[in-house]
Amino acid sequence: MGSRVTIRDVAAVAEVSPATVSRVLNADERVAPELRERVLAAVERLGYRPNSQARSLRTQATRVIGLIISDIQNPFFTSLVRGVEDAAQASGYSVVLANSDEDLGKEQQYLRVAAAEQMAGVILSPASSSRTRIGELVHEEIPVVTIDRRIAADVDSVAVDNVAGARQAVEHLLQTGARRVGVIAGPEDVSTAADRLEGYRAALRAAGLAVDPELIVRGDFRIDGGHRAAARLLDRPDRPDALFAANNLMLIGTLDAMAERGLTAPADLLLAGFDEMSWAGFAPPLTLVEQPTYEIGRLATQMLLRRIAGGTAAAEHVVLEATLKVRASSDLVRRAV
Amino acid sequence: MGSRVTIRDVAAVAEVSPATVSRVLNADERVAPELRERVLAAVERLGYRPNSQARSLRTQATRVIGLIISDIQNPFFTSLVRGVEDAAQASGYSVVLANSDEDLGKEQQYLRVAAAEQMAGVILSPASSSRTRIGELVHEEIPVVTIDRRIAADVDSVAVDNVAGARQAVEHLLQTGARRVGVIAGPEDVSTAADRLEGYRAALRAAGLAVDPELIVRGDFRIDGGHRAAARLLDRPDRPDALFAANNLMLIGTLDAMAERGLTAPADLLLAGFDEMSWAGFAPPLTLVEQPTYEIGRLATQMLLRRIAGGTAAAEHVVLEATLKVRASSDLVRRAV
DNA sequence: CTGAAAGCGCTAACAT
DNA sequence: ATGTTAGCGCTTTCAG
Repeated sequence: MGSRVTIRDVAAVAEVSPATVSRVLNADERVAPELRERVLAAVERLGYRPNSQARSLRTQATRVIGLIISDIQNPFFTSLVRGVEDAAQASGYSVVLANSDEDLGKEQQYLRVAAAEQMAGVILSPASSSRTRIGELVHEEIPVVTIDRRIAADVDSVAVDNVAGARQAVEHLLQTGARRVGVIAGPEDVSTAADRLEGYRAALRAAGLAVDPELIVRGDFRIDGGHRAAARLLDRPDRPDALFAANNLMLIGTLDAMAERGLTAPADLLLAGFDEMSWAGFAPPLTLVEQPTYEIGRLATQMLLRRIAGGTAAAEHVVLEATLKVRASSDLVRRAV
Repeated sequence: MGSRVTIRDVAAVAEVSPATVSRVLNADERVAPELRERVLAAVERLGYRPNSQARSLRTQATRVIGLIISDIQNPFFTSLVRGVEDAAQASGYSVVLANSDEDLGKEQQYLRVAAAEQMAGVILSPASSSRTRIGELVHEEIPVVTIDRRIAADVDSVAVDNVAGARQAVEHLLQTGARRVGVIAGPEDVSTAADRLEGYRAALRAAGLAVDPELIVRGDFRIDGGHRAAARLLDRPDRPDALFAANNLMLIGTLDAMAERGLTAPADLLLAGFDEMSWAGFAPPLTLVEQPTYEIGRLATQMLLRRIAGGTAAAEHVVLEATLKVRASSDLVRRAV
């Protein structure tokens, strides 16, 4: 098993030394055009493919970056993946993907794999802001960039302004007439969840409204959790007149819970969510805080590549803008038309 | 950058030879308990981690399997991933995931990466049954198992009986009273698409009905394509009284197109699809042909591991059962309740 | 500009 | 049972 034809075989056929073959393959300028020709021809003829293990062993550097995302089932992340892949590929890196499934144990295991495989760098959407451990990578001096979420450690990050995004959404609900806005918040130890909840609170405060803890219910950023959380809010005697779901999957769960109860937006209550959801096109047009997912992936990759290249500046935190897109689910006027 | 502490360092601290350290690490029995202790202690103390590149280079074998799926955005595949990961992990292999996005070029590139990285094996959901090329892997003697779809080449595969599944669904629609069943079929060069279309035809024939080519429209297994295809069928003067969507995402597109036209199932037409869709819970309960996705992944991995271990029997084709789950979208009786 | 030689970290013959 | 040695395939000094 394995790459039977080696650099020596190529060298033999081209009648040069292995060193020369290596130089040609690595775009080393100082090699006579004629030899280069011969080498290239031999490579072609033999179907030679460099053995990346050997190369990595020798150069002490792989050209693989690990991308560990917290929920592969969430389209938000899958869109991000493309940004990462494109940017990585443009620089000759390949990407390996892993799914931690919001599970700290799995996450730990993949981080260990990344360390063992000596990956060039890791882009991570951490399962927990306080309990994710990147010690193994730090130990191996493998740079890390977190995306979407931040962690306590001192590493680069790329994310949107979740506080502002959520605040915009809730302010919009209030302006449209809502008085009692319920929020389906995310897990306590995920930074985006905390930030979006903070934005919710800020909007209420700015409007001079009290924050009613009864209207804050936590989900798990998944459909089921969103469903349960929404159900609790919807079954209250004093039902909220608007709901803000802190991510896309929980918004699905919310729609689900509403459907069960024969409720629709905006007729029965106003509805807003976070993250793009074009894949649920058959749902009512939804008011959403949208993120530049592709861009997040692209930027994170560029930052990572800079670190890999040796950048040693202090940790950088890129914050992009999230934009509110008002649609029918929260728009009484548009609905009236 | 890199694992600074090597097997030599451990050997030095434990006062043994590198070979002994290697033996301990590889669970070689014949090493004195006392030395084993010393080695383990040294490993612990130094925080030693084996360099997998060096090991692979030496043993000419990696413990990584590549999983190339054709659409990471499709939950059908993401569920499969777990089956693969669990089975692989149980045997000490790690999985790297890649998304070909139904794009032959990307697929080719990932197959090349798998070959270059000397992966132990590859599980592939091919983008095309006729144009996917696994030559590079064959050349490196890297075993391949296809999942969900088959290819022309002589390789192991795991899939469900798509013909029977589709046939069941369409027969059910006919039994429920449909006379004109439209089908949103998949891409021409994907085996599942061909099989499901074949099942559709078989059901019509069995019922003594003619196959009307006007009622067969091809999509691309994606939401948009399903939407367009469904729109064409729905806008016909003689609108079908039932629709069968050949996969989950196209069923979403179909629901979307129906919603635009104010149509609902089963009131305006009967509806059935393929693949699980619990993530779209807020949609009407959908009649679906469901697949044992986790099991597909698990079995494919076991077959692959057997090949990796040196199995050289003829290509094996495992066919699992797909089961029809009748729900409200096609059930006039249940709806009447 | 090219080649010879050393060595990345590990394991597997081969010796002892 | 343990150590010595060679070498996986590649790149990179160092000579020439």
